[in-house]
Amino acid sequence: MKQLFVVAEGRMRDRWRQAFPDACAVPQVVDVAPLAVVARQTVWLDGVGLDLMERLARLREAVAAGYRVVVMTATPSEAEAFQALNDGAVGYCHVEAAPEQLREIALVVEHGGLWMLPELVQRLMALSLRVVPTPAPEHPELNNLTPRELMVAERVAHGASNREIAEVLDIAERTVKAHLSTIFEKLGVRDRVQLALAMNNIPTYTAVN
Amino acid sequence: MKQLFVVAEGRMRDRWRQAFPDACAVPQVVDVAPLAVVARQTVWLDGVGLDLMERLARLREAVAAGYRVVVMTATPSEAEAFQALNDGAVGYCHVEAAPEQLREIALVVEHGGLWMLPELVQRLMALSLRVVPTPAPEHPELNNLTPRELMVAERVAHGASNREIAEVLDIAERTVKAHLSTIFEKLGVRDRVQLALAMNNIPTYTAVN
DNA sequence: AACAGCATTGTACTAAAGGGCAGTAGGTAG
DNA sequence: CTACCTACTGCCCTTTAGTACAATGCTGTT
Repeated sequence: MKQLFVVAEGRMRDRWRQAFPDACAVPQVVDVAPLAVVARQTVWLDGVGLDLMERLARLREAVAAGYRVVVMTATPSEAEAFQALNDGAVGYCHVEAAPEQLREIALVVEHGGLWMLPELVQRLMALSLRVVPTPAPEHPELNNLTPRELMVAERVAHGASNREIAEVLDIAERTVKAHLSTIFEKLGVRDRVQLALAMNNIPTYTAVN
Repeated sequence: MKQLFVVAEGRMRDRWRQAFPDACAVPQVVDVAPLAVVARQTVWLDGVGLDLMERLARLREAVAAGYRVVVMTATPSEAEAFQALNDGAVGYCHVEAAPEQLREIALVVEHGGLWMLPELVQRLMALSLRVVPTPAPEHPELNNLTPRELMVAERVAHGASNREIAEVLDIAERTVKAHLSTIFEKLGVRDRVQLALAMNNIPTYTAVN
C-alpha cells in the first residue's frame, strides 16, 4: 500500500521516508486524485505552514476523494484533533512521530481503526460521556428529598463545604451533616463526591471491588 | 499473539475459533493474569449474561491487569460503547462479528489503535464537537498534569476514594494524596469535590451564595 | 557529572467529613 | 391527644482528606 504525503512545501521528511521507502510527496490531494485507481489509499496530511482553514479544506478534499486521512501536526491540540476526526480523518499524530509509530498508524487505519494520541482518547471519551443520552438520567430518588435536604444537596453538587453551607443556610454545621447523612442514604451514595456527581448526572463506578 | 476470550458461560463461539484457531476461553481475567507473561495481550470480553456492573468490573480488572480489552456485545449501544472505551477498552464490537472482522480488530488494537463501529465513530465525533470547542469551561491546565496525576484525577472524577485509587494503581495511599495535592494546585481547586466537578466541566460556586 | 522532573513513600499532624446517641421544637394526619 | 415527620443541635467519636517536611530512585537533559 503506497503512502501519499501531502505537504505544503513539497518536501518529504526523513522519518516518513524511513517508515515508507516508497512513499511519495504531493503538494495537494486533488492533483493526485485521478491517479488513485486503488481505492482507500492512505493520505498523510502535513498541516505545518498552513492555517486552520487551509488545513481543513485539504482534509475535506482528501476525505471526499475517498482517502483514509491521517492528520499530522507539530502542535497537537485537543480541539484540533476532534475537529479533524470529525471531518473524516481517521488518524491524528505528530509530524515528528517515529518511523515505527508511523507504520503502526498506517496498519491501524488501513484496517478500519482509528488512531490518536492516548491522552486524547481519554479526554474524548470523558467528554462524550457528558453529552451522550445519559443512561441513568434524573435521579428519581431526588423527589424523596425534603426541601431542606435538597438545598444542601444542591450546594454540595456545586462544591460547597459543610461550613459554607451552614453559613449560607444559617444553621449549625452539625445540621448540615445530619441532612447529608439522610441524603446519602436516600440517594444511595456514600459520600459528598458521589453525591455531587449524582446530582450532575455523572455516573460513578466504584461500587465494585 | 494469543487471544483470550472472557466468557461468563465459558463457551467459545465458532466465529471466534474461526478467526483465531489457537484462542482460548477463560471464565475471568483475574484467573489468567499471572499466566500473562507476555504483556499487552488482547482480551475479548463477552458481556452476554452479565449485568452492567459486572461487565464494568471485568473490564476494569482486565485493564488494570494491563491487557488490551475489546468489549463485545449482543446489543451495541452508543452509551455503552463510550462507557467502555472511557474505562480503558480499546475496542467495541458485536459478539457475532465475522471472523475476518475480528482479525481486523485484533490487528488494529494490537498496534495501538482504537476500534469501534463506524457509525459510533461518527456519532462520537459529532458529539464531542458540541462540547470541545467551548473554550470557556475547558481546563487548559489539564495538559499540565503528568500522566500519573491524570490517572488519579480521572478516578476522583468518578467518585473513587483515595484507598480505592491506591489499590487500583497499586501504590500507597500516601502517594495518591501526594498526587492530589499537586493536582489541586495545578488546577486551582481546593478539594476532591471541586476536582471531580472541574474534571466534568461543571462550574463551581463557592464564593457567592 | 550535575540537574530537573516525575513517581514514590514515610512520619506526623491538622482539618474536614461522617456517624451514633440524644434531645428540643413545630407541624400535621389519625 | 398521640404518632410521625421535618428541622435543628449538642457531645463525642472514627474515619478520610489534606498538608508539611523529608527522603529515595529513576530518567532524561545539559
